[in-house]
Amino acid sequence: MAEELSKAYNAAEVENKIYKRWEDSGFFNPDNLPGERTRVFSVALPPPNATGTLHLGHALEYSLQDAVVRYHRMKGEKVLWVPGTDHAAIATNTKVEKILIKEEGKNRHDIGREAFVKKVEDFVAASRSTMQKQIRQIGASLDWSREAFTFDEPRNLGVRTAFKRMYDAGLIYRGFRIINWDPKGQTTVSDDEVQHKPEKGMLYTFKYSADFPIEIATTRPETKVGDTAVAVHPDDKRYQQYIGKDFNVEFAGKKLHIKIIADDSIDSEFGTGAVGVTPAHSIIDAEMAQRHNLPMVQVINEYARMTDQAGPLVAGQKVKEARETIVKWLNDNNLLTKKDSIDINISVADRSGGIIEPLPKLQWFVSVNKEFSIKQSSINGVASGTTTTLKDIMRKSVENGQIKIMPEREEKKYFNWINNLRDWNISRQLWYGHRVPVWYLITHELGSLSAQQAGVSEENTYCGIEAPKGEGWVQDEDTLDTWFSSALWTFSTLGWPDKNAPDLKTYHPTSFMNPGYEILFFWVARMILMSGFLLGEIPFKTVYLHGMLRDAKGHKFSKSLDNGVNPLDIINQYGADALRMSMIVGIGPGNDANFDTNKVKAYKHFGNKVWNIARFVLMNVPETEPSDKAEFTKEDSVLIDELKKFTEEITGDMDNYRLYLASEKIYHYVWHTFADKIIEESKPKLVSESLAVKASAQRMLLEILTVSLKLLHPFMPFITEEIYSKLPIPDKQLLMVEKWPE
RNA sequence: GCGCGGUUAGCUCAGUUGGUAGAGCAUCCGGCUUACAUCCGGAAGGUCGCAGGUUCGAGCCCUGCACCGCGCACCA
Repeated sequence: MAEELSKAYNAAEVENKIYKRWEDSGFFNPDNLPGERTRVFSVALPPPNATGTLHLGHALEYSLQDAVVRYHRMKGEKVLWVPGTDHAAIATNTKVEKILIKEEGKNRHDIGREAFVKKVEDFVAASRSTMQKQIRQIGASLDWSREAFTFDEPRNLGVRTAFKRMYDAGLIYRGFRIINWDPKGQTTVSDDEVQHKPEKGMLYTFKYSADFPIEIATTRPETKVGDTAVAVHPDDKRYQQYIGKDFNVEFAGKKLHIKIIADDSIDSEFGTGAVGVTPAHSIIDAEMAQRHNLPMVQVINEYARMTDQAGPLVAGQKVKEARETIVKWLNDNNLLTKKDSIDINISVADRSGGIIEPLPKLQWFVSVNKEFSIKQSSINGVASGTTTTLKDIMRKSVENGQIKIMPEREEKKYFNWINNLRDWNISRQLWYGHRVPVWYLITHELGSLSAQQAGVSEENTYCGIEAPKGEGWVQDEDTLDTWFSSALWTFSTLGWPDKNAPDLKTYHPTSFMNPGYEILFFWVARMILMSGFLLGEIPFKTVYLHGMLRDAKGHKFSKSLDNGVNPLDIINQYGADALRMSMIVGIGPGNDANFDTNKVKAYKHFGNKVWNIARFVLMNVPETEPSDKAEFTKEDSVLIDELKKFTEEITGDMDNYRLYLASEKIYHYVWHTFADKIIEESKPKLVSESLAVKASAQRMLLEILTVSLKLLHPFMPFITEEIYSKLPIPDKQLLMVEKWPE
């Protein structure tokens, strides 16, 4: 009889020991993998934000990726899975500032840039080490020797290099534009970081003054002190006579010069069919202003207060107060004709929750429509040496099937996003993040102005990987959108910008990418953009988008509901294998799922079942003399044939990333075929008088157990590795590098 | 407004190319049977949202509708 196993499986005892054995083996690093490995399989871990600890959503993501990675490693491929952490500029900046305000009653401006950044760095260091531990406990077979951080030196060099190349190609430019300003976070945010919240609003219909001929309607009367035109539809009969005319009016104590313009974008049906155009505080109006050459008057500042330009009645007031003031003024002057309750969406910054104010500002942008010549490209449909755009690269990479997005429905969202995409605002007024690698030569007194505000000329602007030589250069104050550095992740982790880096040559494009669908635009699209521009290739071949995890009742996990679950508590109670299975079985690609500990419990029981199957087999096979030479009886060889067929089916599922099906099938086979039928029916054989029957059964059981462990290993790596180590098989290696059965 | 997803057993969800409905949990009955009571044997439970259509045959394909959820756009 073989080595005796304890009666019940104890995950806690086994898991740490096994992970250490894996890590000590060096096999997480593809350079150390045994055998000849020609096919490459590489994956970049979506780096978790350095904002704290991991939650169950991460467990889901890592369970899935580890299963994929382990499968390919067992298939004999050269497998690299790169770990890392995201500095998550805006999220971390916001989080640490919140803590600062709570604990010390100060914001980042109170303690200054240097002190604040130091605080963030300390916070990040602590988060990172916590998360590394957590990831190990899930069993993720990551190559820790290649661990990266989106804000370490090599990645910073990558960011500077990328910026410089895009700047030189004219794809990054500085422009005075209407941007999304977050008064709470005191920074701009990109269009994708703005969320729309439905709210009840008021639509006010009024005239600027008694002598103005047209009534307009607005939900934001306070912005109307910044109007420079009234727009109507060119075909609107009511207003034909006014088109092209100018009017001087006095509105709420502010003198306005209003031009009547005709623009196709106006809906004659809405309100009065006439729109007051506020170029400084609406992106749409700004576009109209550009078409009609209208001046721009900024009446709201960065603190969401009215500027001096807003006129004496409201100057200095908060936006909300100003609205009341203006409405009262309209009432007092008999100019308000209608008040209608209406549904509106207010724009909110997704990190801080601040109400977005569109403001004109000098910011850095990535131009998505500008043509450039691509020197070298392996993207189908974008030939080397031709002219293309970033939008075109993003579109073609997916359109031609080089990148496959799963589930397929997400492709539609992707294309829709590209079609509506505007230039990407990449500069932030945050302090934690990659600094914009641009310097300005200041030749005059700055006074209270920053170099950026001073609006230095182009000749006095330098963009470079390193700071320029000489006196008087001041670096741009802004930091970059966190997604700018994340967008480089698949190759910045492989040695780029050194284009001869061995890892880059071997492992890029990567094979598989597994983020949540909520970052399709933020991240997936931007990676395709950057990889396309900087390397002329796709960043990954398959994107498998997973869904969100909610609590058992279907609610989002959130601080306010206090329904968070620490994955480590679950692991301590049920084991990592059980948690992993519960995260994979039955959750189709891109589908949200509810987390229920009952499901985890069920797979803990399954683990115990597997354990006892092994116990039974080991009790019944000879310890030293493996029966691998025994002839199978007819009956047993049928079972082996069925196993082979089953294996092929599983392999097919694995190759097509149907892990949610594969795992369930294996579960079913192991429990309800192997244990319930095969083992039960083997019992008489094992006590058979016929030595041939007995030997066949022994060999058959060992064979099925071995194959089952292999099939199950990607999903439940710990218990399978532990059992495998006890099997009486010659020339064993670690199960993680054993050959996938055929 | 445009688009997407969901609606299957009491609950949470699977169902890969159309072929007599599956899992876990919960329920009921009976069992310590050469591993496992974290278990075994058995049972009950479904007009697969509604209405049409295609087909020899539809949970799966087509049309329409309803409800729930999501993305994007508009929001003067």
